[in-house]
This record gives sequence, structure tokens and C-alpha cells, in this order.
Amino acid sequence: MSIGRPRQFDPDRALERAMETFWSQGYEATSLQDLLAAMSLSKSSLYQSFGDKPRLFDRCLRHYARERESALLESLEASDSARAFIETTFNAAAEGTDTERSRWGCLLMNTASEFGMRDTRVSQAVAEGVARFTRVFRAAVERAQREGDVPADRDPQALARYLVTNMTGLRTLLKAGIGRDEARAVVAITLRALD
Amino acid sequence: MSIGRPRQFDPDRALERAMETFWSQGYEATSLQDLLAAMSLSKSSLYQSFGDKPRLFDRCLRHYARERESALLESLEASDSARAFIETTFNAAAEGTDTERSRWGCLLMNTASEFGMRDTRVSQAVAEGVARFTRVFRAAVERAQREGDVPADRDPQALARYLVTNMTGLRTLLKAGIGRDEARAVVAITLRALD
DNA sequence: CCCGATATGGACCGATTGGTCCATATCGGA
DNA sequence: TCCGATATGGACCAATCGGTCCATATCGGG
Repeated sequence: MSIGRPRQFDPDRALERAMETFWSQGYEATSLQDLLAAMSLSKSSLYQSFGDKPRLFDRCLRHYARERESALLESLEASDSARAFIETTFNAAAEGTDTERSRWGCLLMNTASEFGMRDTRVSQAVAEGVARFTRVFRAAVERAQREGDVPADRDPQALARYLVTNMTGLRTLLKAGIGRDEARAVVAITLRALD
Repeated sequence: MSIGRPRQFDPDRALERAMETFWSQGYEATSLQDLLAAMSLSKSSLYQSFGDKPRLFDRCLRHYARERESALLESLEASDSARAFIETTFNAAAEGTDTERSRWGCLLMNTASEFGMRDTRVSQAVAEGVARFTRVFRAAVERAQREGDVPADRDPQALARYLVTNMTGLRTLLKAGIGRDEARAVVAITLRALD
């Protein structure tokens, strides 16, 4: 399978760097030069291994969605209480302690905001990613209901979408310059929906 | 004051067109060509009357914020009940009946998402606009409390920010392809915070 | 009727954009 | 050791980017 000259870079690492660049700057504001510098490879290698800018971006979107989903799932499974997981996730977002990446918002939502419905491939990647997040939160809500921390008569799917909506709005407002105290107060109200 | 050759275009109309272009496409994705075509004027006139692209964008942001604020205020004052105003506003957003512009999201939040905190002028314009919106919703909450439709012990400022957050998230999710029914369900949960 | 002042159209600019192409390097297998 | 196959670096490209400049058009006031 590996005939010919071997790659001089780690494709996963390079993809991660590309993802970070798109994430922090957006699609249009990211030039090929930016990508090449961040990924530390030549233009030829980029096109050889990842195709053109749209294809690379698409791979970054899907990589992001999967990565975040598994991180959330891991955190959920490691939590003693599903409700605690939800509260911790939101509070961490409000604190912005969540690495410097918290200042970047959510790549999927940034992309939804930037592209809207203009590009079919992008829209589909975004929709799929949102579905992943929603699924995780639905699972969390359902488990919380089983654990008696959320009333059983609530619609887990609707509640999950509500949580995703609030997380999205919160991250956007943080990018808009809202302060920590204000974010905390918003989160407090948001989480009341679980009572 | 009006010495020299008169303008052959309506500056307000031109600014409106520029705003719509930035609103629907974002800043980076909007070229000067796009602006000139939408505004129906020559490059010279653009630079003469509005300055360069960043300056024009800044004016669009402030124009948008003021326009939306006054529209919301008007709607609030025309409502018999402040709570009805809030509910109507959110339901309209969920329906997407809200002209084609609903597919564009909110210019201020799109901008926050696209720029983050990179540009001081832009950040300030966004923050000021968000403050306008928050003020309107706070006024609405306070009036609703006076009218007995929202418990008096709630913090109007925090509730207003919560509403802005939810509106932001909702508009973003609509851009991400969420359906009407799902949006309605989210809004229903959002509005429970007023009970 | 001319003059100062503003508006307008279009030529022009260097820089950058995303993308292609080819010569060269470096591998595994025969 | 040579060959097929892949990787890499860099030259090169047309198109477009935002922006400047100047000649011309069109006004009001003297």
C-alpha cells in the first residue's frame, strides 16, 4: 500500500492545525498561506493529501464534530450524574476557562453563521455535526431523567435542542464581548429548564 | 452647504443595500464589486461618500442596530402586553415568516461570530448593538412584571440577556438548518423562563 | 458666463487570492 | 540497481482583491 516516497508530515496533526486555523479565523478569512504556515507543509503536499480548500474545510468540519462529540460523551460517561455533566459543561463554557479555544466559539456554529445555506456540502456537514451534539445532550437528559434529576415528563429531544441552542447563543455572546458574571447569570437561567 | 455637483443616488438607500449585502454574505465574502452592484454606484462615489470597506461596514453595523432597536421598541409599545410582545417576537423568529431576512440571521451576531475580538472598532459596534437589544428586552421584562405576567422576583437584566442569548442561538440554528417544528419546541422551552 | 466645489466614471495599481504544473527527491519491490 | 509510484518544493498562472488617481461632468454663487 505504501509505495513511493513516504510523507514527511503527520496527516492527523496537519488536519488538526488546519482545523484550528479555520476555527479561529473562519473560512473566508483563512488563506492558503495561513493554512500552509499552520500545517507546516508545502502547497503541493496540501493539494496532494487534502485536495483543495473546500475539501480540506469539509474534512475539518467532520473532524471537529467527531472530536467534540467523543469528548462530550467521554465526559458524560465519566460523570456520576448526568445533570452534573450538563451543568459542568455549561458553567465551563461560561467561565471561558475552557482553553483559549473558548474564544473561538464553536466551529460548526461559526460555519453555519458564515455560510448559511449557500453550500450544500457545508450545510450537510454542519447539520450532521449539530445532530451529533444534540444526540449527546439528549442522552444526557434521558439519563438525568432516569437518575431523577430531571422531571420525567419533559421531552428529551426538545430539551436537548434547547440546550444546544443556549450553548450556541452563549458562545456567540462570549465572542461578542459579554462578561463572565453575565454569562454565569444566563447559564443559571438556562439550567432552570431542567427543574 | 451643497456646493458642487449633487449626488445622483440616495445615500440612505445605498447604505441600506450595503447593509443587506454584508448581512446576507458576511464581511469577508462581500467584495467591493458586490457592494457596488448592490448599491448601484461607482467606486469613486463609494469612497467619496462612505470611505473604505471597513468604514462602510462600521456604518452598516450601527445602522442595523439602530434600525432593529427602533423596530423592536415600536412593536413593544404597540403591544397590549409586554409578555405577548416577547412571545410574538420569538415565535416569529421560529417561524421564519419574518421575511427572507430571517435566513440571514442577525447581522450583529454574524459579525461577532466572524470577527470575534480581532477588531476593536467592530467589537465596539457589536457590543453597543447588543446592549441596545438587551435594553429593549429588559424594558419588556420590567413592563411584563408590572403587568403581572412575569414574577416580580426575577432579575430583569439577567432575563433580558437570557432572551438575547436564546434569540441568538435560535437564529444560528435556523441558519444551520433546523426545522420550524423544532424551532417552535425550543422557543416553548425558552419562554418557560418567564413563568 | 465663468469659477470653485463636489460627484462620477474608468483607467490603473500592487498585492494577494486559490490553484496548476513540472522537475526533483525518496521510497519499496523486482 | 533500476523502475514504478508517491511526495515535495517552487515556479508560474489568471483572476480578483481593496484602493488610488485623474479627467470629466454638473451643480450654485458671483
